Amino acid sequence: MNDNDLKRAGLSATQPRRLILDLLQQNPEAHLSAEEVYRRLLEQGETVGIATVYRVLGQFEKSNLINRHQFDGTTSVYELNQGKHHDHIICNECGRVVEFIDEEIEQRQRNIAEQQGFHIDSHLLYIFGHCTNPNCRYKP
Amino acid sequence: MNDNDLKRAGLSATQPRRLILDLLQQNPEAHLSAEEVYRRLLEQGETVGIATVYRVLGQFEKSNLINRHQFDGTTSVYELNQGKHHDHIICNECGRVVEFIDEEIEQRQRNIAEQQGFHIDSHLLYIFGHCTNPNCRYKP
DNA sequence: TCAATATTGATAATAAATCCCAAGTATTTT
DNA sequence: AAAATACTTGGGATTTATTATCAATATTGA
Repeated sequence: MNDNDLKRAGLSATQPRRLILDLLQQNPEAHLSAEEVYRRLLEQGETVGIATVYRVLGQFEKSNLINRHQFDGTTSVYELNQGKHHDHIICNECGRVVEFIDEEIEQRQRNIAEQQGFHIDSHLLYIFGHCTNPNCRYKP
Repeated sequence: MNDNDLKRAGLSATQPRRLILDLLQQNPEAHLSAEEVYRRLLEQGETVGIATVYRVLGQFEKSNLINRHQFDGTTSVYELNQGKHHDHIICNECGRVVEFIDEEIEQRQRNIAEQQGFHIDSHLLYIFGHCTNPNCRYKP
């Protein structure tokens, strides 16, 4: 049960919050939009208002239970925060998302920011391309 | 006159396109939203419909005359494409944007993509932080 | 358990961007 | 250069993702 995760985040354990966190914990690799979360709950026979889905995802993001990304310019997707920061490679054709982290890139960023007189709050690195996955719709 | 730039991009030389390209060429360092472009043209006494501004910016982006960015998740901004790729550091407080490029980071990205079986189309790196600019609203 | 407080969910509102289409402008043809 | 054709514009309606409102409901601490 994930009530403890909610408590730790300073959130009371309500049904919608339980369901949404559960769904994300069950799919730790997934990057789901609010609509997708809504639909999946419906499929499970659980009804949570779409407004609540947005609200709860926002709360989870604020308490660092999950991370928000915007791979395309229009829709936010959310994934479970598993502690380890990482960046993303996204296939423009099949949508596959691969996570990676590169300490050298992280270090260079810190250097650059310092050089420019900035203190880093966060960063965001997406690499877009075509993957060679056999399931990929893209045929080279 | 920038009619030639338009021709080269395969776009006929209409008044709105001239005005918008002019504005961006006059401010090569600026990152303007569609609304801002619209407002600045109004200030110049030129009226271009907002729908046209969006349309033309889209066309310019497609023909690589300009680049589109989304520093916050909600609004796109555009800047003149001056050929040289670069990344951005954005101050969360005062909105200042500094451009940089780091060959080491570029190289690491290529390595990582190859390792993961991707062919890179593009990438996007934003560093968000606080700047130490005296004009910055952020007081450390 | 019960009252105080927080949360939910249906719906309305918002904001950015796109679509539609009649009227206007640019380009090509003659 | 005028006529014919093709493309572009602009105003408003529309879409899409998300947020705000608020009465009804659920949660929690005493």
